[in-house]
Amino acid sequence: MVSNTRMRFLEVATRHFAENGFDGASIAAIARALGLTKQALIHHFGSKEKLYGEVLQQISDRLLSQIIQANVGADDPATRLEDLLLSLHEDRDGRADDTRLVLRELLDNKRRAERATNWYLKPYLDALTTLMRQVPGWETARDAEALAAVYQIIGAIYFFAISEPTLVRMFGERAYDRLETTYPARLRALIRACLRNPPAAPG
Amino acid sequence: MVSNTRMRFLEVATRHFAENGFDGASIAAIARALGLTKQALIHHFGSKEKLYGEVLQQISDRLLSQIIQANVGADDPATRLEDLLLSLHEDRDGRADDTRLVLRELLDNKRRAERATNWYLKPYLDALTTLMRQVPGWETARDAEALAAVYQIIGAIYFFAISEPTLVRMFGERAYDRLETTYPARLRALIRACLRNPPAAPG
DNA sequence: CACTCTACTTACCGATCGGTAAGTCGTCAA
DNA sequence: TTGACGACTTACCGATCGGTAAGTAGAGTG
Repeated sequence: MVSNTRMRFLEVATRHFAENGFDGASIAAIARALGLTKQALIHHFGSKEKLYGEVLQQISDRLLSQIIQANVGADDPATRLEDLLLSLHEDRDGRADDTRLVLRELLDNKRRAERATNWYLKPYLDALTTLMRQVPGWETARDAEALAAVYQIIGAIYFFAISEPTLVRMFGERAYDRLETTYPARLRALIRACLRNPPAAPG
Repeated sequence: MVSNTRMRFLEVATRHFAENGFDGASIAAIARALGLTKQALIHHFGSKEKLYGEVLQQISDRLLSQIIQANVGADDPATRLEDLLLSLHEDRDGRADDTRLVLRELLDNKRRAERATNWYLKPYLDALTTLMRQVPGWETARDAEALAAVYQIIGAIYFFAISEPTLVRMFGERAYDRLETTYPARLRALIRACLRNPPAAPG
């Protein structure tokens, strides 16, 4: 059985890393949020770096399982992918910390790349491009074409997702609500336009 | 005359903040990169926070001036905006640090929001939505509609821009080159699809 | 009862953080 | 010649960082 304390550590750590980044988060503060000392954290995870790795792994697992779930859904591949991408946008409140942390990891990667050994996002991107290639017209698309298309859409989704606090402050709560209301429709149009526009067949 | 040392400090600080974030960057390291001590930095800027503020202000100015330059270009509003957005993508190597720092600022904003007084990105976003509303069909679009459209596109651009190191590591240099080659064409298609699809006239 | 294991604790370490205080040194003006 | 000023320096501060060492308390096992 997996320790309950461990799980609670991972939960709190995800939030702290997401909000403050790897450097900004302190293991003492994470432990304090659970009423424990940082040495309890060290006892369970060995080091801050290893804790961070487990947090990323958990996020990676969540992302992938979301795709697998969506893949079971019936319908044709195009609407299936469209629904998945839109649910990525709609679920952003529940996954806010995950999204922030993924973005932070992309930003920190330049510095961390030397030490990094595991590419937590690769299975996720691979799964998305696989789904993309099931859409009519995209079957023969090169890797680069499918990845580019996927990347633009999740870029639009992720960028919006992390901007909420800033947009609310900039334009006010009501303006943000209106923006939030119009966004899904525009996003759907964007996805459809993208799917309807496959690359020319190679060769 | 503005001190040369000051400018060099701002340059180096931009790079350090972009790569390591506010917490990850240290004023001692920034000063050391110039062969000076951190007290020299404090002498010029007063505090780390103020240095960071000036770095953001400089980026904000650069972003805005890029729009102003593009706005002078002739042509019709649609291609003018299209060219501007594409140049945003094409120039990403030269502005890599700026982009990374803007993303970091969005991520940190939740924590910094209490203290923050200046919304560095607002003039930039306002300028972009203004350009958007000069495009035929968009003249009467609500703020939220124009902002949503702009946001999706710069989301796709920014997300890709910060991903280079990760993508290269994940898929290899050659695969990234192919991705980089196909991206602008897909981006152009995305922008056109977006501009050609204005919201229904309000009221 | 003795032993071990897990889950923590207190006490401490050296390093580094941002920032202050008090100079030093060269330039330029009166 | 003096005095002020800008551009730095060395020396230092308390706080906090991640991590180590050496325990302690409680449960389970023989």
